[in-house]
Amino acid sequence: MSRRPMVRPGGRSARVQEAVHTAVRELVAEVGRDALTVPQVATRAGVTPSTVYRRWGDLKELLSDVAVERLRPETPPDDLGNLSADLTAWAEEFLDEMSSPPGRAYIRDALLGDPDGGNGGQCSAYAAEQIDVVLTRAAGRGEPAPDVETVIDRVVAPMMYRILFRPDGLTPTYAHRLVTGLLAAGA
Amino acid sequence: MSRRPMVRPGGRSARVQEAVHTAVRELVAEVGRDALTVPQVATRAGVTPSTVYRRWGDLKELLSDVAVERLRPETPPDDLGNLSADLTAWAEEFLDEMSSPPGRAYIRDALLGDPDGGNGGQCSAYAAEQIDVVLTRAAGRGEPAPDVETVIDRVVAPMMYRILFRPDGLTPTYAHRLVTGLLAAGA
DNA sequence: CCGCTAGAAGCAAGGATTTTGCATTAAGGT
DNA sequence: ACCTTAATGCAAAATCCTTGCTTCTAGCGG
Repeated sequence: MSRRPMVRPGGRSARVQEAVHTAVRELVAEVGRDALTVPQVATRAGVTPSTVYRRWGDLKELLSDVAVERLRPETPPDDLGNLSADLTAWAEEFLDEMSSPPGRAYIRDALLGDPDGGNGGQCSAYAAEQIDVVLTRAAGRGEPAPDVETVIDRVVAPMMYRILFRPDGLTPTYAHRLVTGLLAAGA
Repeated sequence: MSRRPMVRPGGRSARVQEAVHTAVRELVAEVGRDALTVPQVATRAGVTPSTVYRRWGDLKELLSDVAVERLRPETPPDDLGNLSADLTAWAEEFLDEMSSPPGRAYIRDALLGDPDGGNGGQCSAYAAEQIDVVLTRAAGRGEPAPDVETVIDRVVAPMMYRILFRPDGLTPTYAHRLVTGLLAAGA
């Protein structure tokens, strides 16, 4: 009954993963995602193409990996003193980042190369985590607050739906209106 | 000063498009989407691969085309006598179809091979059209009814978000709850 | 500290896919 | 009926993907 050396996150494998991810980001910026190929990435990363194919299986799975990493929030949401302001600010920033051309590209990539649905779930978990911070903070202040699932249904889902299906005409006002509509309903 | 014969929707082109679409549907059913290749489709359709590459550019764009066609509603929503019943029935059927494995595959295909966002917009337009029928009918009965955009935000978007990002645990009850929550808010 | 084991990467050949230039066909307009 | 031109067929060339085998190295036990 051995430990479980099934994976080797440290050492050479880690260096290769890092090099490949960096190569993807650089090349996407240089030649654009449509012109991106696996051999190109491999060469830039100083690796053979077969290594990339064996570890990621596919260009779209590799892009999905990179996309999920870039969609991870860097900082916790700002504390502006009350729930309405916190949620509005978070929603506006979320919409701004996600509706931009690179943001939409990352979302699509994350969904695209996603055999088991794990990457899409990860993106949703990131948003849920940020929202949970905001709501927990509000509860600590004694403010009435909806639960995370409700915020996802009422704020995140509408924004994401429009980003994916109707990318035109998205403004910060829309995010603000969603939050207002939710909180006005008597949380 | 010629008209503008920039496109030729009739005649041979139409036959080729039909043959290729049919070939895609048949082969997806036979060998599965992951094993699908452009040369395979071309052979089945009685066409050369270069024709497919020139017209669609890519396997995922072709799949996107086919997916949008299959996502078009076949019949108008049922008339059950009142808005709540109509909307609930429509939402439950929508969720059932879209959250099934083939439904999810079509949605993903439609979104992912979509350079200009036209196909995603088409899917959204289909849903909006169906909802409009339901709401117009309700207005004809004198019932108070929300507008289409509100139904999309409150019912369609949450379902679609969960289908794409969290495919587990979707039940007809969820669709029903969304509709109830919307109509209870005083339309 | 030293060897052992197995997962991960390199290499290269083979096969499949994608691209591209040129010839041919057939819509659609005059 | 003819002309123009988009669309297709054909085939060669380039590129990409797969795969069997070898080599390297991280992690582990002695």
